[in-house]
Amino acid sequence: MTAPLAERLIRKLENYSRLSGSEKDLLQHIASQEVRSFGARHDIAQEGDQPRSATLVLTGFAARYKILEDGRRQIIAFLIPGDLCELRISVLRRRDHSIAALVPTTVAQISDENVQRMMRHSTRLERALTWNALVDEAISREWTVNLGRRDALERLAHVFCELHCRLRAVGLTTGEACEVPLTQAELADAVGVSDVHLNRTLMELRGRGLIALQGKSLTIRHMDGLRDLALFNPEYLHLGQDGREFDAPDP
Amino acid sequence: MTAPLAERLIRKLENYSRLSGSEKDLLQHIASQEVRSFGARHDIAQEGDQPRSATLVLTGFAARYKILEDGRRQIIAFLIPGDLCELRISVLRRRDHSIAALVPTTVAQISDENVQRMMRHSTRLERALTWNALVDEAISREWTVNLGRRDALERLAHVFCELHCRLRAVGLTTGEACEVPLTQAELADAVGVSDVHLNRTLMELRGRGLIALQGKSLTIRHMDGLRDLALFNPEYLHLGQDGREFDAPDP
DNA sequence: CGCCGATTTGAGAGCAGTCAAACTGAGTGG
DNA sequence: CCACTCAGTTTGACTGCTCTCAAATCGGCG
Repeated sequence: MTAPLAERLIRKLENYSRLSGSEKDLLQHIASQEVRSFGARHDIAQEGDQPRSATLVLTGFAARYKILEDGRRQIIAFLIPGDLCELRISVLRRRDHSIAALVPTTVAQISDENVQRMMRHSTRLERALTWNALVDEAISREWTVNLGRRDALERLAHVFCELHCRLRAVGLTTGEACEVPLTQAELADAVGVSDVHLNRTLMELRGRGLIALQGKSLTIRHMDGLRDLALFNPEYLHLGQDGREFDAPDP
Repeated sequence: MTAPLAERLIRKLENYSRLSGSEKDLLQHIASQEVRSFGARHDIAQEGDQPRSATLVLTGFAARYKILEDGRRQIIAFLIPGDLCELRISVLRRRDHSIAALVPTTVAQISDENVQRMMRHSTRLERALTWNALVDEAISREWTVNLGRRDALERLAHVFCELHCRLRAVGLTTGEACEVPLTQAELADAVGVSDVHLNRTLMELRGRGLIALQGKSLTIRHMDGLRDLALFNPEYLHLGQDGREFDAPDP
């Protein structure tokens, strides 16, 4: 029996529609084919590389990022367990951005053939995987809004709201708490501010009693307040069972 | 004979690989099925709507945007003729953002069945359409970087570099000049600054002799200087014939 | 000519950046 | 067991980019 490597992915997809046993089995099987591990701060994929395959994050925490010529870095997305991305990237000749493991991270690399197998296994699975890709795009758009139209305090609050929602969707929260193994410098690169200012902003969120962040453990102390501050509207995460009409029948 | 409505799309896709006659015919046919016109400042699609179909911009200029509860607006992407987006959006129940025509704009709405027909017509066309979607995602990522890690002057320079490249890829430039029918307020919402500051930033670009923007006509006076200032690297647009090995044979 | 949206300019306030230094805590070696 | 190191966090002081509020100017159009 293979370990439940695809557990997080399955939990995530079931936020769209319930899957059948054979669909879950296929995901488990494919997730166990090519598993690779990366140490903290090591690149999982680099800008300029020839793209190979899709990537499924199994454990850990990673970030998509770009670096400007003069060294400024922007984190474009956080990748958490259950995130399955770049299903069709092999159409491109060169990657235009990098992915780094922020803590020790394991990923499953999925070949084009296995991507095809997933997409063709059933209409429901194809729809669920398409939903997954559309949500990633929606998250990217929301980050654009975040950086363009929110100030530092709102931006940081928004990132915490989003991470908590996404981690909950894959079963990685405990009530209002979750593990967010990011340094302040990494958060700063995600939120588009300097590390010094990020620290001050974090202190302000703490001072207002909205969050607690001790070590790597984030606790949201006052969810409504944090959401109001962030102008957070979770609709863009599409976690409302959009595909419920395609739910697999009870076994 | 149908009008060459899909001309811009075809030119764009041929930046990936040359298409065959039957592929172009199919695109022309599908682009002529459901053509709709929208006046300046009218929404083509609204947040909250149930998504219907894919959208191909035929003429005009549009923008994807989101508005925060308190009215702040962020433009997430510009849509220009030849842009084909949201191929699979009908998987979602509700739109998470809006699209507005910025000037009088015509679009072709493409049903799910016709999307399927395009994707199944040939491997080459499927790959070209996939490339098109991947480039849109890359643009979205670059905007995230733009807003997060460039200052106002660099951001505006970057937007102009990108627009010129994209317009050139669909045959809508004349040397270093192109039509950019945007108000300063719209540019401000794209670049994430206030309209007053956008004006000052624009004056600075003019003062440095990098661009001329009179009425709606943008001329890049000093491309190298503008690119250096913007830290613009066009790799993310993937205009380098990534799919040349799949080129259709000469007729 | 007068209107109105769009652009431009001015002035002052405030948010965020930079440079620097102090502090903390975990891990290392003497 | 303690000194030491090093990455990460915190704080201070000052600078500067960008915002807001306001008013003036421009340009197309009825």
